[in-house]
Amino acid sequence: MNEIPSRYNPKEVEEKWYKFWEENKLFSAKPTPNKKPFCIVIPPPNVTGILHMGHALNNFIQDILTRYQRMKGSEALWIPGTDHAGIATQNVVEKKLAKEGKKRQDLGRDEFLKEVWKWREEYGSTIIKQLKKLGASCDWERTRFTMDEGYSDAVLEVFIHLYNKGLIYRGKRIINWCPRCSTALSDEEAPYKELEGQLYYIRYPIKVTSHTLAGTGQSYPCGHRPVTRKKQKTINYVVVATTRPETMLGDTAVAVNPKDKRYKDLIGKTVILPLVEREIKIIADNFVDPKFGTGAVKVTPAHDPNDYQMGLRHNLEFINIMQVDGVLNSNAGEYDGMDRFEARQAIVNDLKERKLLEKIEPHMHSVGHCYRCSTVIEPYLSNQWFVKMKPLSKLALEAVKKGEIKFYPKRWTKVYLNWMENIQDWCISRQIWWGHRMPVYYCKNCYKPQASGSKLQTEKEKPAADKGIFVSKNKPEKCPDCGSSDIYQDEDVLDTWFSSWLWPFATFGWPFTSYKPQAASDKQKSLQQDELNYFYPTSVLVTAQEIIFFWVARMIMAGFEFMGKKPFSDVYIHGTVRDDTGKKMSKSLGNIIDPLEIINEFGSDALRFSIISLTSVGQDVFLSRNKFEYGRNFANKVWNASRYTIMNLKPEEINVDLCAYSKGISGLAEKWILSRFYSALDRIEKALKQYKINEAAKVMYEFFWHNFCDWYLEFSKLTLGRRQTQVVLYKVLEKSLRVMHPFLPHLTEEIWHNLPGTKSSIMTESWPHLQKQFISKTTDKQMQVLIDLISLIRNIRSEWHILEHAEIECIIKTTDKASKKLIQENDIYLKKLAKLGQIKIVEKAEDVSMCASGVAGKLDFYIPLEKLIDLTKEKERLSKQIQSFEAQFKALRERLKNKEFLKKAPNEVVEKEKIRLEELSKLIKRIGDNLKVLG
RNA sequence: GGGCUCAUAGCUCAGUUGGUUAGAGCGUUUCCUUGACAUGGAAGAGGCCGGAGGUUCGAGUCCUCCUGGGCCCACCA
Repeated sequence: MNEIPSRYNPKEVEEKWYKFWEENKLFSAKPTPNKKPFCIVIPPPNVTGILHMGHALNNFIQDILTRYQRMKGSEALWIPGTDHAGIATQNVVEKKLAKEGKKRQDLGRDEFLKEVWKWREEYGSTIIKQLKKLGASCDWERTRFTMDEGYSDAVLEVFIHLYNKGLIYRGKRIINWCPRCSTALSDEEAPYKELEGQLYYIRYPIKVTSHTLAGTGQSYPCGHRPVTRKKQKTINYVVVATTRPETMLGDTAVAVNPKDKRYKDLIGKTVILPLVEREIKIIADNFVDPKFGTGAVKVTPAHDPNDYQMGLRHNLEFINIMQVDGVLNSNAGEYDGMDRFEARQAIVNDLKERKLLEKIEPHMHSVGHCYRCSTVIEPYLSNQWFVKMKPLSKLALEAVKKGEIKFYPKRWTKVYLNWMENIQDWCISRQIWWGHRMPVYYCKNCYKPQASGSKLQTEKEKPAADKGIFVSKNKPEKCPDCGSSDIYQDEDVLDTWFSSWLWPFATFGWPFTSYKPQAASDKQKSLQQDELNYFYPTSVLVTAQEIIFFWVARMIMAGFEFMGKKPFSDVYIHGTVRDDTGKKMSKSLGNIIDPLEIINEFGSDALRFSIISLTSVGQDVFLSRNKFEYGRNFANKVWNASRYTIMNLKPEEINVDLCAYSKGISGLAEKWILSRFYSALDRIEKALKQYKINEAAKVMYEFFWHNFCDWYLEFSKLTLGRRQTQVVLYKVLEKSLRVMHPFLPHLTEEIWHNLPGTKSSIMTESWPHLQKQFISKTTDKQMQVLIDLISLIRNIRSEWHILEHAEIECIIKTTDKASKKLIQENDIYLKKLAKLGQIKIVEKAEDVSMCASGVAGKLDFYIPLEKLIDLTKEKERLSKQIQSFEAQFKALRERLKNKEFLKKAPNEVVEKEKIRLEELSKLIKRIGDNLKVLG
């Protein structure tokens, strides 16, 4: 056994076991009668992604749950995979092309997609390989990708299903537009950030008619003050406030609140839109808040969602002034061709020049940003496809309300319900190339696209009313309306989340009509269906709070709509990984701690154990490099305790059934460690049931380190020859390893193989059964007395500077029979661990002067000091010490009263001195007490 | 504007349904390289549990308010 190194080397151990695990396919699962299914689907990481701490945390939680269930006897399946991340992947490949000086348009759609697939072949499995490094026990053979043929089939199936049900419609709407990615985004993909912007007050001249206030000389309310130009002529203005002055080019009205007295007379009048010289009306609309800005609003129906609604209400013109890339178009007149921000500046300058800019105020406001490239999004009017969400949300709401789906921690239920109750339609079309192309076809002959701008399709209009437009998985040969074969497909692709929301069932091959000839065979099909029936609904979904709306909520809706059942029973929302200053870890901030680097330095298990222990349910976790020492040290401790045990085991004595043998266990230490083990096991299982994984890890840590290693291993050294010590040592270690396995998979596997009497992999072993009969409060209490006694004696040793090797005598005073017996039976432990020479048990106190003393349980104890230390010398030493400390104390106190010192010394120094002062006063007190003992 | 969350040792955090003396890791002080382990062992020091009220025999824990961090949603001309 000497070949086991004294230091745990994670690298070696990990490499050894990855091979073993993969070769033996220990992570596969299939429908098994009489076995409880347990299934988790991985939140599919972005295919362009690189492993970060968030992934690590997420996967560790899932892996611990999966391994635990597997050991508990469930048929545990964990399905891995990646999503195609439409925009992100396209961006990556476009960047690559840009280096070669090419644009995707140069290649054309088909060639570009070939490039993307090439990229995905090369780099798409990076993240999967990295997940393996974490020790994730996924069924790797089932790795899915949202763009796989079978999976794509599910996406198209779903689109067609919803379209035929009237839940998908196309409409011209204001959507979030990213000018850089040149595509529409859903509301969830355009997070708002607070920005310091500016509020521009612009004068819109009122068209002069005989009824205007011009020249009347009356006082003017705020907002339309006269400005004198040249001498005689007075012009009136309406002043509007805006943060995006460039959108004025698309204004088609000015709106005021109908109740606003200031503007009462102006409603219905006409103003001249500056720079463009367009005549637009002043309208009244309740939307306008009289308190904001000037109480008058410019209305740009094509570039603002609220203005768009006003445009509909007042039948205004919709003027689009921008191209898809954020550059102004010909509707912008002389600003045609300018970028939106460039145009903003130009317009502001021009307005200044014409004295039409009243003022500029700083203004905090939230602006939407693209969640992929952080570009400021533009509210943009365009033709997009939407999913009606209200009908889908009904069952998804009920299921959570009824508790059929539970959130952990509970508080997320409210967040979910709130979002679901106010759900908005989902914009699912994206103007990019990489993704599932819309299964929508148009007939060139009979489909007539709507004229843009004038007439707008509303949600109420049924898409089916359109002639020459149809949905189909494959390109139809002929138009079902007119028979023409001149057919073309919609250019847009579907939102990536429109495929991810099917993940819990599409990963099983649903709807089982794959294009692949071999998979289409009946046998394969029914096999997959069996699997789906067996594993669906899945058990728990583990994910981060950021994607509750993106993904979790939508999966629940999809589950009910397409499977008629919830997709999972529990949703575990873990916190966000942050750096130690509380900032979210992100590449752009440069505060990333790379999990692979940590694995390299500390080991995968150390990373896992540390991060899991630091994360309490739903709470954000703050990481810094040194925190991983926690897990590393524990792993090393486990390694060494196992090493000691293995070195001292006699394999021939340990092969017994613990329950059957239990009558042979009489030693207090043995009974105690079993009691501690099983009560820890109980707490661990309770914690895991509630997903309190950090607590389970903590209980394990405390038991193993502070009970098993600190005490039992020390006790065992004295009785290694006894059979019961051999059995208990072995059984407790062996069971502990099994319990620790989900938390330290690599390490426990390696030890398992070195442990006598074990076979195969620890992964396929069962979780220890809770044997409550071993838990005994009496035993715990008795042992606590011994432990306290030993600790107190050690304390006295340390305080009186009694030499390590000096054997000391101890007088124990007690009238309690049980305590007496306890000491008599376990004096071997006391003698060895507290280094006692003689133990004298008495019922009445003898002369106990010159004794250090203490109390443990129902017994008092005394240590005569005379023989151990030179009392006069000690007295002298203590007296000297106390004098010196008192002098220091006085000096320090004076110093701290000194105003000069307080003024000039840095705060830290003053604080330190104060602490020192307190320390000194306590030291003085303690030495004084000791002097009293000496008389 | 609506909602959530946090405040406990110098630092990072645990603390179950209210219940004896509030815990851990790191750091720190003293001692120890003892045949499992210095990535370790032994013994210490260190806390008005953010503030103010209230409920209770009893509050770190429950309620109300306040202060100060962090987050989410909605609106934002």
